[in-house]
Amino acid sequence: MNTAALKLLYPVLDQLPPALTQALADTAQTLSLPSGTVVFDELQPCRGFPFVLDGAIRVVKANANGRELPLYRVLPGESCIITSSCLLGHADYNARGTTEGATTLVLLPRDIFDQLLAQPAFRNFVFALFAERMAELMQLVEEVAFKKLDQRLAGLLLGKGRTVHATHQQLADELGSVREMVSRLLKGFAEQGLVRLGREQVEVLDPAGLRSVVAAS
Amino acid sequence: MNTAALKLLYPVLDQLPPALTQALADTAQTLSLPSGTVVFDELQPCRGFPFVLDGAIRVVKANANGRELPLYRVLPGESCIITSSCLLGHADYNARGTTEGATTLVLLPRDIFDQLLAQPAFRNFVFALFAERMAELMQLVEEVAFKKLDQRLAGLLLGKGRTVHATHQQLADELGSVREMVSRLLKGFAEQGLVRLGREQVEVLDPAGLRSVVAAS
DNA sequence: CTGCCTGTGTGACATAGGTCACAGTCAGCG
DNA sequence: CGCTGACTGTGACCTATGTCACACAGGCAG
Repeated sequence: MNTAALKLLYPVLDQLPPALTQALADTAQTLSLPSGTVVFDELQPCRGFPFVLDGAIRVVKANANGRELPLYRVLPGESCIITSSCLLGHADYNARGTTEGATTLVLLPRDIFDQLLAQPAFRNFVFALFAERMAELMQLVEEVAFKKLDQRLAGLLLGKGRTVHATHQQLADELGSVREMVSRLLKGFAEQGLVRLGREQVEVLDPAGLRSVVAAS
Repeated sequence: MNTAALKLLYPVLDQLPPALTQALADTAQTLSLPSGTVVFDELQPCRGFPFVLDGAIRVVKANANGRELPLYRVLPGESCIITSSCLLGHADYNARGTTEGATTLVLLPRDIFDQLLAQPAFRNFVFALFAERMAELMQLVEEVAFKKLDQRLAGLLLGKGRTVHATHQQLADELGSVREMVSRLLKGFAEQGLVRLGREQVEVLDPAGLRSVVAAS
């Protein structure tokens, strides 16, 4: 395997002893997956650690009825906290990961991952992102447990820039909710002058107003 | 400070170089706190890493209205994943920790924690518990996002043995809910013959039945 | 132009869960 | 014994959210 592209996105791999770099090149497999492929799923054993070269892995918690709650995304250069924790704890996956857009990833077998973890540089890389994602997960717990949907929707819009190009259905998916609710809430926002609505588009007119919606008790 | 008791509960500290053990003994402070003391809270900077010698730290997410959602407990010999992640990421706390019962803990200053992390043995200790707690947190996310209160209550009862000694209020607190709901649901369970109710006590009559409640879609 | 498909708007309704108010009940204590 | 305070039971009501059904609008293909 050619590790040049990999090392560009994951420079930490340049700090490894040559023997490990070689082992990595020998055993890691590169996968090119179409959008929507399930990379891992709940109750599956964890086969390896994914480096994302292109595209993204969308990690969600799914319930029986098919509704999904997005947890986070793994972008190129990042690491997957759930995979890390499963590999560390020798546990099965407890979430689902699917590709979002055509995605290229390098799958590092678990035994090589264990060896890499013995390297301080690699450990630091993994655990720095571990800490970062923890904060995001805590944020998510807070939102799901305490925030109303309008607050979460307002927050979502704020995180997407001036004009958001998405269908109501896509926004609902991001929130783990349904289209009708998003349509109604958006209409409410529009009536308050916070946004302007268009087909597959939401234009944020009053970011400060939206922020106050987010902050509302 | 006398580190004998500490090392009994945290044997990993015996595997450190003497210089670090000494630094730990010199700088760590032992705190004896009454029940209900706030050890850390949201938005506070993280001052150090707690080793729990006795009692427990109950870690919760709190919303503005005073309702709390329990995340996990730190028992003697364990580590606090949120503190770890805040120390690693140099971020502020995003949850609240309070003592549950009279609690003794040894607070390790953050710079010594950083030095300890350079030790493989200590890192392994921290990250092994890190991985374990992640699984619990994912479980929590699933419950809060998807499960109904009766399912969560049934699961809680199952996790507490044959007869549960607790007030409805205490059970409600564990679920982040309110007493009335717990009373009603318990009454429902009792009518189905799943439990027998008594003052400050719930006797589980039909664990299999409760499990099927948990599993219900 | 016609028909269709996707996205959106909307009303009626169901349900879960929280809030409020208050009535019983029980144990321990003066 | 009777009071008191903690615990429990219960009904009425409210709100947030989800479900179902269907109408409408606009763009694009045939």
